[in-house]
Amino acid sequence: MKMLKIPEPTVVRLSLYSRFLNQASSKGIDIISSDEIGSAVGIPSAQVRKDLSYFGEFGIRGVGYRVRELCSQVDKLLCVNQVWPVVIIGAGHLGLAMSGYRGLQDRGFDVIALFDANPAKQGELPNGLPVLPMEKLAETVREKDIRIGIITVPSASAQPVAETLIEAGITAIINFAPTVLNVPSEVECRNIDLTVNLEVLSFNLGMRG
Amino acid sequence: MKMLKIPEPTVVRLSLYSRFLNQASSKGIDIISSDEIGSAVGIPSAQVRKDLSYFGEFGIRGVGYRVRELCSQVDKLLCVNQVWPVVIIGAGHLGLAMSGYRGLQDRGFDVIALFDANPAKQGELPNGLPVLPMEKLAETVREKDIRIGIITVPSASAQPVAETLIEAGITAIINFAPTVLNVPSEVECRNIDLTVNLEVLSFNLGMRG
DNA sequence: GACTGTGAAGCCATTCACAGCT
DNA sequence: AGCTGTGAATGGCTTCACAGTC
Repeated sequence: MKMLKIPEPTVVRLSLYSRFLNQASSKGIDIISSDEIGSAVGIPSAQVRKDLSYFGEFGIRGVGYRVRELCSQVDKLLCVNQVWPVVIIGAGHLGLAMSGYRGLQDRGFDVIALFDANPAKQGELPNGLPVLPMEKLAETVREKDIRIGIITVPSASAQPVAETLIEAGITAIINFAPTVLNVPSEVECRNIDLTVNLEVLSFNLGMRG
Repeated sequence: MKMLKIPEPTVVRLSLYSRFLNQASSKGIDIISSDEIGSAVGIPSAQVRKDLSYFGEFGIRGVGYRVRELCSQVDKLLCVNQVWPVVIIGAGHLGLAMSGYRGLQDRGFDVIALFDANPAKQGELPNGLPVLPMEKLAETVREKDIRIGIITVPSASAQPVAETLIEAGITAIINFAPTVLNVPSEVECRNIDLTVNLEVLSFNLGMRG
């Protein structure tokens, strides 16, 4: 085991393993093999073992992995054994959808508040979450020590919003706007771009016939 | 130029180039260099040229690329110079957000209808789109020759919904549910998984301090 | 016999660097 | 001089295959 410089694809798969292991764990499964994990998430078993081997030896040769143990180890690696407060910028359809998404809470991401520049959107949501004006952002981020921001504003406002977030102290961004954001290298930004995904499908459909 | 077997990362970037080129084109820019394209989408210029070179020679040595021409070439490669009808399964927050998303229409993806198993959700949306019962799916897909489906149902229903879609004739799926879908190899499925993305951020935040 | 952990090999994408045009 | 197109070099992820352990 060598540690340091983990391939990003490995981290992505770790998240898939974690989800599956949590399910298996709550089903009461005790022992599981790399082969079972792999086929559950659609990945070869050698890859599963290699991924885990970056971080240590979690299994028992000839036997497999103890589910509860592996599960908590992987969760610790991903830092999802803690609560991460997040803010959502943009209280449109998408922002509201995200704020009501149970999967976030379940995985330890806690939406503290939404923010929207439009006063008409501000107030309190049915689920109790506040929608605040952008002016309150820096204060909230500081007080709750928030690192993660989710951008769901229209494309044209995404870059200025990102800058406001970074100014406020955010260092990790999920961007749903169909734009490549320009951020300093110490800020990590991941784009979730529906259009790009559709166009990859479109390309591949075109390749066939 | 060798054609055949295009790396997927290349296709993803093609979509970014296309978006940028369309913007540049409507700004009236005539000529652009691989360097300008690259810095706009955050990619080295050599990569831009290599990506394009898989498909032909679109530029003029010593000069650059003619924007309008390159734009239409790239759009043709991505097959976004045509209209793709799509269906959305799940009329929850996320499905509604998608159905109202202007970016789809702009890029030639035409939402024909939403589908939802819950009769209370069925009817007509404010924007005029119908929300139909699942039973109407196969008929709609056949009549409108639809290839692409977007799944926005909860995780537990995603697999059966995917099967229904495939049964109905869909061959390309965008899946927003946090599950790995089991689909035959001739069906292409792309997952858009917020949780995974957040957990990659969480992992990287943990690596720092 | 079954399954993990891991060097080594293989494969694929990115980057380099330069010849070829304008 | 400036910029594209591309073979060659590099780097990195995945797959293989087998020694090690239970």
